[in-house]
This record gives sequence, structure tokens and C-alpha cells, in this order.
Amino acid sequence: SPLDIKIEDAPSEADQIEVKLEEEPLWNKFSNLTNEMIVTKNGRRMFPVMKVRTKGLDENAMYTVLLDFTAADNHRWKYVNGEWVPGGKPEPQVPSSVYMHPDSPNFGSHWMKQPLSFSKVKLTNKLNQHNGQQIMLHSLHKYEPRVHIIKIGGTAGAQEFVKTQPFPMTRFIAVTAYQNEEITSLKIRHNPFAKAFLDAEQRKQNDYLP
Amino acid sequence: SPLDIKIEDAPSEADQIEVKLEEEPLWNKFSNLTNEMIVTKNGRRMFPVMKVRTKGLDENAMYTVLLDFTAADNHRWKYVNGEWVPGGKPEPQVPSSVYMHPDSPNFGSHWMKQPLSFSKVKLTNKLNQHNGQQIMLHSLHKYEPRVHIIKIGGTAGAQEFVKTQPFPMTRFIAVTAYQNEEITSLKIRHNPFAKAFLDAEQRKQNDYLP
DNA sequence: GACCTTCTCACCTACGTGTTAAGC
DNA sequence: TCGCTTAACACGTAGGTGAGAAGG
Repeated sequence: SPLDIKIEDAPSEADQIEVKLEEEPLWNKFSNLTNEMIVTKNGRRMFPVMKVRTKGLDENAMYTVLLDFTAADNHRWKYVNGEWVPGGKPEPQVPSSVYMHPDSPNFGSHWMKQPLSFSKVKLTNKLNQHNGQQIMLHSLHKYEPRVHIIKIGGTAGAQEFVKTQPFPMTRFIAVTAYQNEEITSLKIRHNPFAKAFLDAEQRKQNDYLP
Repeated sequence: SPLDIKIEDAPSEADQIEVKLEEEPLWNKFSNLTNEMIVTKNGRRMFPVMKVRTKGLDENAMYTVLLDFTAADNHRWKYVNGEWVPGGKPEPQVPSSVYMHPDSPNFGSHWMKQPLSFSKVKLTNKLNQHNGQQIMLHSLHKYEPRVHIIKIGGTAGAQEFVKTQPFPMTRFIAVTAYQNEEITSLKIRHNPFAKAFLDAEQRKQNDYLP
């Protein structure tokens, strides 16, 4: 009967929350070529930048937003003859450390007001003590970024994971130097900080013409 | 009797909270000369930067920290013969808009961990719609900065002022161009962004020597 | 030798300074 | 004229790029 509605049928908050990737067309271009991200001792920013739009949060509740990276598979990769091929045993696959979005903690209304950008996260291949802005990854391993939404309860210190959203399109192989020159070319053409190399890049493009 | 303790005798949270100015010796140098702060259309940062240290907050409670500016007196000022003198009627003295510290909202533990800096606040003499980082002031009026601590309650949207701390030593007159060249000199000697003018400044200093 | 990593570099973005001359 | 404001400017801080040579 219509009166038989159970409490479990009510959608939980987690079901209502959406975390959606921005700039999918750009990410897709990199993904189609197998994306690479540079890791350095002091940490390198990601390009493209992870940007997500959130929906379905409680406007007045408080949330913290996290970014981390899971091992996308179970091996080490090599770039051979213009192709990425699996090779060798992987490093022990411990979960990456976690980057907290600098606006955290904040109200649901804040997070939903505009897309949030993880522009300042830095990827490194070394353990660096001082700095919560760096995430250590293993070079030549493939990773998948995830965003977590954590709700902060009214009572002291209470926290609760309400959503974990993986982004398969943003997968990448961590490298200390770019392997695929098409990736280099895409980065130069879209990252304003690489403008110094744009002229040379455009000359190369012209070389392919008759 | 010892049992006669009344609840009112317990110190309120506001009584326990301290908000203390950092870098007082530097502020004092400017204050002794009558400090000036540039205001521009797009907004100018303050120098020195307002930095405060907080104590006595509840580590697990959530607070927002605000900065604003009150009219320090009831007249307009003029710089005549190397001196600031009162002159003319003031603009209507509405309270300034409010700058929210970018870490807001955050836990008491966060605010007490290290001094908080208001380095990014910008002072303007024009109403600029888009931008919460700018505070409009009237040129040639004297202002006194204040810091407010606001506690965010557990229930939706509940907020409560728990502390308002004025800083008389940081008073300044808003100007569109520096009037007292000793103020200019102090700014150049201490603000790293003015290093381009440091050489010329040091030559001037030497001119005063025999 | 082949592969991977590290370091320095020129060249950018982005923007915070007071100066100066022009505007009102 | 005088007082005040504006806008362009040179010169900094601060730091994000891939290139290329050197190192392991």
C-alpha cells in the first residue's frame, strides 16, 4: 500500500550530492593521449587543474573537501616506441596522502556558489615534511584523482564522509619528464605559464604542413 | 560562604579571548609620524600588514574573523606646512564595509595555531561592486582598524559576536598620495615590494650626513 | 648503453610598489 | 593657482613553465 514507505527509501544526503568535473573537453584531449603529470622534489602543479562543481549539499552545514589519488592499476609503466606499456612490479600501493581544499572548512552554500579549483596542489616524488600542499606519488605509476566531501557535525570534532567521487577521465601517469611529445605540445598550447614555448611549438605545428 | 559562587562570576568566553597586535614596534614608528594609507580605485594593500595573534578560543568551535575600520574622529584632515591639521566637515560617517579573513570560517585551533595576517585586504576610495576583498574609505579621513571574532553556532546560521578588538596604534589617514615624505621613506625601507625605490631612498638618507 | 632523475636556466604570468605627469 | 586624484610607468616580488645538460 502507499503507506508502506520505509525510512530507508528516503534518499540519503550522499545520494543527493553531485560532484561534477569541469572542463571535460580539455581533460578528454589529454586522456585520449594517456595523460602525464610531472612530479618534482619541491612539487609541481597539475595541468589541467582539477575543477569540480558541487550540488545537493546542505547550504547551512559545514563541509571539508579533499583531493587524493588512488593507484589506477597494479603495475609500473614504461614509454617504449611511442607507447605506454606495462612493465615491472609496482611500488607498494599505499593510498596517497590527502590534499585539503584551501577553502575548507566551509558552508555548503560556499562550495555550491562556484566551481572549486585545486590549482595549488603540488605533486612530488619525495617525502617533504613541511608543507601540506604536496602529495607524494611514484613516478611511472598511473593514478586516478578522487574528491571527497566530508561533513562536519555540530558536536566537537565529529566528521562523516558523505561522498567520494572518482574521476576516471583525469587519470595520468606520474613522470619526472614528459615522454609523449604530443602531451608536451598540448600542455604548452593550453597552460598560460608555458607561453614562453608557444612560438617554438607553433613552428613545429607548421612543419607538419606541406 | 565558599558555596555562594554565582554563575555570573564565571568568566564569559569573551573575557577569555585575546586578540593581540603583532609587530608593534613597526606600527609604532608609523603611528608616531601619523600613519597614511593609500587608497586607489582598484584597491591598495595596507602596509604595514595587520597581523594579530588570538588566544582563548574554543579549539573545537568554529569562528569567523573580520576586519573593519571605524572613523577615528569627526573631521576631515589637511596636510599643511608639514603637519596634519583638522579641516572641513567630514563625509557622513557610515561604518566601513567588512573584510572577512580568507581562512574563515575555521576552528578555534586553526586561528590560534599562528598569527593571522590581513595582507590581502585592499583599501579603495570608489564603490567597486564585484570583489569582497575591498574596503571603501574616504580620503583625508582618519580610521581605526578593528578585528571581530564571531562564533558560529551548531544550529543553522546561528552567529554571535564574541569579541571586538580595536587597535589604536594602527590608526591612519587615508590618502590618494603620500603627504608626509617621512611616511614614504618608512614604507620604502620596510615594504619588500617597494625595493625598486630603496637605492634612491638610501642616497637621500646619506644627504643628511656631513 | 639505456633509462630515469635532477638541476639550472630563460621566459613567462601575476601583481605589489612609489614616481611622475596629466587631469580636474 | 592650489589641492587632490588619476593613469601610465619602470622596477620590483613571487613563483609557474618546459628545455637541455648533467648526474646516477
